[in-house]
Amino acid sequence: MTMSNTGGRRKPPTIHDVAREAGVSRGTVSRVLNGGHYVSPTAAEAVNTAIRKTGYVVNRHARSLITGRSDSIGFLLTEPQEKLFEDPNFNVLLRCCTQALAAHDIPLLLMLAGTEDERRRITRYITAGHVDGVLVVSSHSADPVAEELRQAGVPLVQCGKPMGRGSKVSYVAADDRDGARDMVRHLLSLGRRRIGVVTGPLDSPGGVDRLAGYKEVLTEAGVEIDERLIVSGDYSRASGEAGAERLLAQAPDMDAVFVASDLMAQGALTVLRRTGRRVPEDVSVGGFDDSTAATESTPALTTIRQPYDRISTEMVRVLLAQIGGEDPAAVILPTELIRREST
Amino acid sequence: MTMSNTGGRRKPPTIHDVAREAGVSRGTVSRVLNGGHYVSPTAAEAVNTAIRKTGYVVNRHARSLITGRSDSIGFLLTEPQEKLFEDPNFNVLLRCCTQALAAHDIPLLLMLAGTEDERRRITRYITAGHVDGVLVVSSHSADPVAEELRQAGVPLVQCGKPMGRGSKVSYVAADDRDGARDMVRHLLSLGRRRIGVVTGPLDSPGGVDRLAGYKEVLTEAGVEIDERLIVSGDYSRASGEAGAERLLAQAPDMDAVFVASDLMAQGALTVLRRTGRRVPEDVSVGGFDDSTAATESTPALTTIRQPYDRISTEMVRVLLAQIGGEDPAAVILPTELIRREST
DNA sequence: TTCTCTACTGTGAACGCTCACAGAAGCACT
DNA sequence: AGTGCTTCTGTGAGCGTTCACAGTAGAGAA
Repeated sequence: MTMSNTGGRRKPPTIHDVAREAGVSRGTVSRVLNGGHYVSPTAAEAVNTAIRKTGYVVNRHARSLITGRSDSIGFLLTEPQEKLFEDPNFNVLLRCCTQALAAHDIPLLLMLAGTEDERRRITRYITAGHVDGVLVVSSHSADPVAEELRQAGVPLVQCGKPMGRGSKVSYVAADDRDGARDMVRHLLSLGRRRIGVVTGPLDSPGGVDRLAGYKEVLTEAGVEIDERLIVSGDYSRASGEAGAERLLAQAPDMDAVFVASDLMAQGALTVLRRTGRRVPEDVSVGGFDDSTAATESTPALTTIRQPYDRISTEMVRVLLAQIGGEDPAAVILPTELIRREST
Repeated sequence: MTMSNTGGRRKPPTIHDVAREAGVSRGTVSRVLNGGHYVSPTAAEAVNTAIRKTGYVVNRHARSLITGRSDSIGFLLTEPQEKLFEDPNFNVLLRCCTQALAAHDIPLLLMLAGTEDERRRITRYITAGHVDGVLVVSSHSADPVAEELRQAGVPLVQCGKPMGRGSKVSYVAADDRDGARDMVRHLLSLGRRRIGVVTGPLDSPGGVDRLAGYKEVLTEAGVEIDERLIVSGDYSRASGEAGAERLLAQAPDMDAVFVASDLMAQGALTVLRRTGRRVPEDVSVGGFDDSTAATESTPALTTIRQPYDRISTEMVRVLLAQIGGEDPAAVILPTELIRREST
């Protein structure tokens, strides 16, 4: 490193400089760089030391111009912006995806499509080929942006099961139904029989599946399904409060409640405390996600862990595979019951 | 739009196609695109309709190759990853910066430099010129990565006042000292005299300034500074709990506490509740940040609002100016006292 | 008319890289 | 010695854009 830094940025070395330094041609350097075969060990050695000596880093723009790939991918959030604030899950997902991509030396472009304007601009940007693929996060899983991108042939993978029946779109999701089953079984094992549920949005497969798991286990156990014990929310804290209030009004004898997200469960806890119920003595509360909200609430939430780290790495894996020409794939990952103080 | 989408991606139109369609030359199209002068109204008109007709979007790689700019900027987080989780402020900052940049049609690359390895890779990436500038977020404000980038001549702007004395680095920060003064004045106005403080890290200007504001107002008011009422934390919830415990041990007669972050204040609230103090009757609690933590805690926190939206837009503005050749600049933004239930 | 100036337009070169192809060198087998 | 194969290397072309420069047309002044 003999670069005299005068404050301004110097012109970085090119593949030409490396070639000259190593006493080979551009072609050979390029082959070494791209892991191509047909390079003699001595040449490779010379090139590598030349790279180290010159501090060469490939100019991605020049490469992209010819390959047509951008070697970057987008992380697209199609929610209105507040989601990013409130939902701790997005953070984890974003972090894990960034890291998973970093391992492939691929930068992540953050794209927020809250307004209609932003949606248009981003769609344009993506379909122009400025990213090779897109990781899509949205809870209304019949997302119009995602659908448009898919039709334009942009490789993408969704987080969570999408709505469409047979549409060939990749996704990675936790096993919602099985997670719900585990939780309700757990509540039953504590001797609870009047088990309420605050579902997620029922226009999304996640919400539907968690409710299905709930009903399934109760039916198996011979406990009658009581519609007064079922209300639905939208995963937000506020809707958790509202849900709990409705449940208590409709079924004051409720002795447990399965809340389909930790955030909603937090809201429910607030309401239960306010109305004088002790948790877990009077009412057991089970959440879903195992987000930071679960450990921060008092009492700490028993919940179903969604493996966001694995979800992220799988999303990245599936996306890269699809960019590489493979077919769309669906991945369902197992969940885990985490016992804490609220049950 | 007469593109027949067969699922695969078609070759996008180039500037050439637009030129042909409009009956002009590449040069003219380029001039229209880049807002250059010396274009006749009729030509500009023809080019614009041709762009609309062909659905042309500029190929940023080709442009970057020749201009040397990448027209993208990095958002660099030099904290270990957990920060991203816990601190609600990062979310707001990230969101606002993304949007501020989107307004300039500049994509944001998210860069997490938690480990030494990541740090090296990212430094390499940035100094290679793959981004035009960097928005840096870190609370240990004598950041080695930022310093290295600065020396390499990479335009960057830090969030928060940096440590170094006279180093010419851009930054945008809230007026920490003034915010602290407002809060302590507020506590005094409530009749409190035994006012404790849980500071931020004292190796960062933010932490130092907030403590300075605290001392200043007390001295002005003729209240003696009692070292037993001063403990320091690191902005995390856990350190807020620890801090509150130490304060109560050292000064059981404390009747108010200024906690230098909302997250720490949340921790402090937990401890106060546990030890039987009523908030705000027995002890008034003031936070700092006005993050989501402030409204979520019970009771809701009186706090000092940091204008993160303005901080973000200013960071972007200063960075773009610097990329445009202007000198580094420092911006200090005013804070605001937000009264809630905890005082 | 001729000259100059302004307003505009077209063209070749270049940015740094990869890709396809051609060629060289070494080896084995006729 | 010739042929064919494998392994390796160098070279020209071209990706889509911008930039500098040259050139044209028209208006106004001499």
